[in-house]
Amino acid sequence: MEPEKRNQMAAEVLSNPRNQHEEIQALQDTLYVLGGKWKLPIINSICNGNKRFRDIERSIPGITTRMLSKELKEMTANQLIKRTVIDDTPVAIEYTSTEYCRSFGDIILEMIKWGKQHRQKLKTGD
Amino acid sequence: MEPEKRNQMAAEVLSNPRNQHEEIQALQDTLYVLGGKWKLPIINSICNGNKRFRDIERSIPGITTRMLSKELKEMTANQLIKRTVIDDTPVAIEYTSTEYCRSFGDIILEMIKWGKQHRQKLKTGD
DNA sequence: CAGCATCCCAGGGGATACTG
DNA sequence: CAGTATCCCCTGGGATGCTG
Repeated sequence: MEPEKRNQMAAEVLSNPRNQHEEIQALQDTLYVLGGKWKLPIINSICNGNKRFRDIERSIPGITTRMLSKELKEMTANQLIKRTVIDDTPVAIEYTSTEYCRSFGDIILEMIKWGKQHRQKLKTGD
Repeated sequence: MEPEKRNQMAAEVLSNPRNQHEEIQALQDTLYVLGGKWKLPIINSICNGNKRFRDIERSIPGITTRMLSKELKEMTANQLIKRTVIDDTPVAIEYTSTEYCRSFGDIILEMIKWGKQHRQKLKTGD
């Protein structure tokens, strides 16, 4: 397809209020699931291989045990992560990512990309 | 480069605490800029061509004039959007996106994509 | 139309201390 | 280590009504 025609189609898609509404709805759904300051950093940390409570905590600047505890509980309930009790002595707890959790990978990647570019811009002088 | 070597490198990058820290920092920076329920939907709406206050308001389910007003003001101050007064009679106001604003495009796209897949999954039965 | 002013509140989130 | 428990605060955000 010629680029011109493609642009025309894109314009039609965007100008269709039905589609716009669907997209904004999808966006708000995602925002709802990821609401709050901590879910994405936690997902990122666990996907990066951090399994232990302390490790996750240390890997996220600013988070408190309280918030981490609350979020981990909620995210476990929502099947975002898996909590495993390892019956060693002493008992160890491990948090691991689920497929559902990893489905946020692209979003996180884009946000990291944006954040890095942002820093770069600040350094090079606005 | 062979895929194997690439994976090895990716593993090294991830296992390097220095990089992990940088990434989580970038992620948190982005989260900070986009904090709250409304900034992304507003950016999306304006990038979709909505210019007038009422149009933007109508395009975002659930938003109140108060929040829209507050966010628009803040986002204008932060150069995220441009506010133009058109000296017609009656006077009209137009909000338009800036380059900075459009730099969130990929993030929004990914979130819309996720939201749509999510809905799809719910429909087909978890 | 494009907002501002008020009132009000839940709950997100911080600090700190404590437990098995 | 892996959390709970309290206390407390702030502010994001809703509802409603009013103005130029």
